Amino acid sequence: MNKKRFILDSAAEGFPELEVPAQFQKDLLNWYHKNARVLPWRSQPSPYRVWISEMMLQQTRVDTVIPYFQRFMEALPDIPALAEVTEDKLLKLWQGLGYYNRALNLKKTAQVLMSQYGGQLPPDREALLALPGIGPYSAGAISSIAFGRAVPAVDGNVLRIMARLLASYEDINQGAHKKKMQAFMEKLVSPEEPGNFNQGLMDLGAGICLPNGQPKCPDCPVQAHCKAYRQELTALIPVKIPKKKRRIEEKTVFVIAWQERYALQKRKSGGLLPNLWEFPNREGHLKPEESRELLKDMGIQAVSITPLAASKHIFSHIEWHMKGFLVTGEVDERGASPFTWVTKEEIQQEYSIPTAFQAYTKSLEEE
DNA sequence: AATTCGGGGGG
DNA sequence: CCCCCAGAATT
Repeated sequence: MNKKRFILDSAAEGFPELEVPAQFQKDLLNWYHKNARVLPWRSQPSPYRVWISEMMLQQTRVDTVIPYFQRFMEALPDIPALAEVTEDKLLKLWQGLGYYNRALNLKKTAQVLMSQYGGQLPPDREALLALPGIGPYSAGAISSIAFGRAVPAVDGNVLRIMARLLASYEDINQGAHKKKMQAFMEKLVSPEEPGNFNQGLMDLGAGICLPNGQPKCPDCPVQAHCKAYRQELTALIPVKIPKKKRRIEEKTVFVIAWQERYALQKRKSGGLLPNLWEFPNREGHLKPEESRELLKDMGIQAVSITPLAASKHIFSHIEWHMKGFLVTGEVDERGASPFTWVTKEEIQQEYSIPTAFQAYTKSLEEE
């Protein structure tokens, strides 16, 4: 738990200073006041809404988040509702958004808030930092946006923007660099409008100071402060180390139909896609004969085993190369199989199945 | 410090 | 194909 505290250490060395930080703040804020994106969580920035939005926005684009945020707020409008929601309903609301531990951590935190904080989010960054799913960025974002505290929120946008402003060649993904930038931003954040300052940097990163050497410098409100622009280095900065390649996993997926119902199983709580539902599957590409034997061991007497289309799903670090079979059959006795038997409608409305299985959930619609 | 966590949008 | 995205937790 103490690891998270690094953001409070102050060690801003190794960067040149911005020449006129007060003017930088003013230029950024003036631009933000005129050009801020209109977003659902900005219209009514209660701590709860800010918190949920920040959790959804971790490594996730604004346009992706918006419909999820709207649905989430209708279903779970406040902290007490979130603290009591069933896990399956919560995961259904999160279905397709990815990084599912974010959702599980939301409920954990809501329960902590109910039992220890009177059902409210704490305004202090340190207290926020101790809550599940809230790290250095999110703690700063919530504390500044929802509570007006003068703390920075260092995300990927800030790292990119500041690397260019300072013409820094450091690898912005290194932990040591993030720590230095955090300390640097502690001093640069606007004491008067910290929330607008932090959100201004995000909007600047999203619309102007774009990655991949494609910044729109002519439109930039802080161009006068940017060393990379003056030195024509915006195509070279920021510097990032290349990421390692994905590993490939082969899988065989079984869509098993019996009495208008389909077999699902629940994934384990740790690791990939925790607690979500999936079609029964095995590692490797099995042949129909091997599949028949396997199914028999699970209490399924297969009547027919017909191939479904192969499909590929790409995670950040894994590729699933899947082949599927549609299985019709007889179950030895009710409850003998290890599966949960559900209707199409239940799958659609209640069970959270990861996008990776989309090709096979779709195959149901054609039955 | 490196790896593990999803999924989609755009070059 | 590749990149990146309002990162956090774990090892």
